[in-house]
Amino acid sequence: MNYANVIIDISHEKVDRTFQYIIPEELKGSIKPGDCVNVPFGKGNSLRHSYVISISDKSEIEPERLKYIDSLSDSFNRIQSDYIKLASWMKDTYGSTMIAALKTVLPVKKPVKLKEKKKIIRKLSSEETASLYSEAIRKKHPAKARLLNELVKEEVLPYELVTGKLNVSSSTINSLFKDGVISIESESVYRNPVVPDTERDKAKELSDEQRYACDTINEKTGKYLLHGITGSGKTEVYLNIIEKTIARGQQCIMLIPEIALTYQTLLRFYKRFGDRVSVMNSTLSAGERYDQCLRAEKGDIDVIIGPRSALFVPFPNLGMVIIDEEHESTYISEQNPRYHTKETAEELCRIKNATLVLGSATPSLESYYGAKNGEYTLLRLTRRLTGGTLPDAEIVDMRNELRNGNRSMLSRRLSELIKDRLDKKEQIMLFLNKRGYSGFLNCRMCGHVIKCPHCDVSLSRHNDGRLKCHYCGYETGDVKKCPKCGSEHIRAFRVGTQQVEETVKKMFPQAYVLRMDADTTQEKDSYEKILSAFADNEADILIGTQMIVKGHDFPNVTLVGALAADLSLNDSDFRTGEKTFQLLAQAIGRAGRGEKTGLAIIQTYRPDHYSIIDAATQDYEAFFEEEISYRRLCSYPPAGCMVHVLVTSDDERRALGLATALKKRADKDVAIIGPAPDVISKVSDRFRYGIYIKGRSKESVAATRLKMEEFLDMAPLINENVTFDVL
DNA sequence: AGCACGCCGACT
DNA sequence: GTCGGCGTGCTC
Repeated sequence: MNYANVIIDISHEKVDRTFQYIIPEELKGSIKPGDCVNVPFGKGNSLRHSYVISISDKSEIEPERLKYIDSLSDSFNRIQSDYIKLASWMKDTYGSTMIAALKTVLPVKKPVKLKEKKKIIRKLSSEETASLYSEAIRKKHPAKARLLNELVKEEVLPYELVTGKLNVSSSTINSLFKDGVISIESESVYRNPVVPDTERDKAKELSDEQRYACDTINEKTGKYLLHGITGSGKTEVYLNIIEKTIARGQQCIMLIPEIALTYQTLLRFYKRFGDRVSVMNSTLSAGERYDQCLRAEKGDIDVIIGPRSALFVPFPNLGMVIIDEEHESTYISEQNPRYHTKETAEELCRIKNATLVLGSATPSLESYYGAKNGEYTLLRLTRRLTGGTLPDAEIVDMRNELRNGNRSMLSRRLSELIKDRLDKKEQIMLFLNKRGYSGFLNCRMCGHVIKCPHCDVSLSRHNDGRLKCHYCGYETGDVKKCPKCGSEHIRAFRVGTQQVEETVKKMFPQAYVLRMDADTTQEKDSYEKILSAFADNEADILIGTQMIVKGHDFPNVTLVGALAADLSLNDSDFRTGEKTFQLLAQAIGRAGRGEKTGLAIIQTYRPDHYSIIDAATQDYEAFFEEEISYRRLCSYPPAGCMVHVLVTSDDERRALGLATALKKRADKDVAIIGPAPDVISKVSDRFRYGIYIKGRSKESVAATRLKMEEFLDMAPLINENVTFDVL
């Protein structure tokens, strides 16, 4: 361990890579990733701040060219240093490269230009500049001329425009500066995000349960799981504990799934904290995100609300991270490194000695398991604030419907209730437990399904009549004839929200129906528009997929129907029971949020499955016990640890071959499942084979993964690609 | 970013 | 020829 890889002062794209330095004898052993060191850099060997990214014992270039680290610098930007430590942890945990980890953790270093927005200001009159311009032309000084020409027209030019678009180098600018033609000024300008001008809310009176939860969390830093049923007032608890954290002079990160990041939610925070709170969301431009980070770093804000990436907003004195709806799968990153927000937040809180609060009505098995093991302090909110009880839920066995000759998607019981609610002018939500992709094309004669020629997925027909592949973007015109048997009986197979909509409209022509799915929410804001239209009683029935059961409150909804409740049970992964339970519990929770009691109807072909029964009775505890014993039996997480290894290649034999070779690298204390073709066996002409590493402990699985990675470093790969996914 | 190197037109 | 601006490329 003689060498340190460092990044010179996080700023410029051209030096945005690691440089290697020799660790001097007296610093050996005391230098770790995340440390700040001073190093001699460039021709002049001027000392520069830099961050240690990693330590290694072999030099990457000729050792003669290496310089020595000058010294440790302890006072330098500790904020970023903490995030480099976090990146280093992510690299080890999720097996990404350090650079990829750094990029996620220091999300916006690109528009550094905005930091100190430098401007070039003309000191002379327009006429004088014009004459200097002609002189520059005469002297054949094109760079100077380009700049002067612009300066004749504009008195002030942004620095990056000059160095970028006009391609004028700093030496040219400097000489003009020395001649007194221009001055260079930098001002820090950043836009404030939209903070609505609303009255401030005062803290609400807390219920006993809320009071207890707040007091416990406020008492000492730690890890908490807030298990609160829908409508039990988790947000009020968040507001309270954030307030207390701010009062201690610390800042908070509030994570919310992107889909729940609605104006309605934000308003509650604005009303409480005014302009001390800010939002991060995906619609912000890179510059705006950067501004948010800068404001956080400078101490201009105390709370940031946003999706998972908001976890990396660099606060000077972070006191608390809250993860709302912690069970949501969107908290797992889809890009490399595929980090789990919860685990990463845990590590960040450990580094920063901050409190972590997870909140959910249906906690993930992992978190609840952690709470049972004493890793988390469990806090419960068991009562609805409106006083109303949880809605009743009835399970309808759809097999009976079929036996009784009802082939419709709606059971007789549900139809009756819909009619009743329509008469009472109450609202209804119909939830279809299935992604709403408009149908794939299917031949009625031979059963052939039209698939993407490059991927192992069916093409779906869009409203414009074109067939598209959701994986690679392949597009083709409509197919009229079956390519296999030539039959013209080819139809779009629709088991989606559209079909439900048609059925409902036919049965209840008097009802006003809204549909929300991937098709109807294509344009921006349509999502909010549909929901607020429904909230304003502009429709009687809202039909949709998962998206309708998250977040929004509809006080006038007294009936929720869950159609095809068990569809998600058929997925081929070990979390389907958990997903189904969570979705149903959420859907049921949508009913009766106002004064009127709600009722939920669960239609299913598997009325005896515990996920469905326990969701109907809203019995989380019972569900947890059943599910955890199943996970224990099979050593699935959280009872065991599992990593999915995906091998892709454009040559199927090589993909399988590499997967098999990887399997042989496994330690004895882990089990390997596979290799087998992935659920989607081909995407963009690349074949996909997967294996699972399953073990009792994280360490044993990580050890095997490391062996596989070492093997891959050595293996002569052609264009095979391997990704590791911690499940 | 900053610095050196090498190119090319301008001028003694 | 030489002087000096200007683009280019490199920095462990």
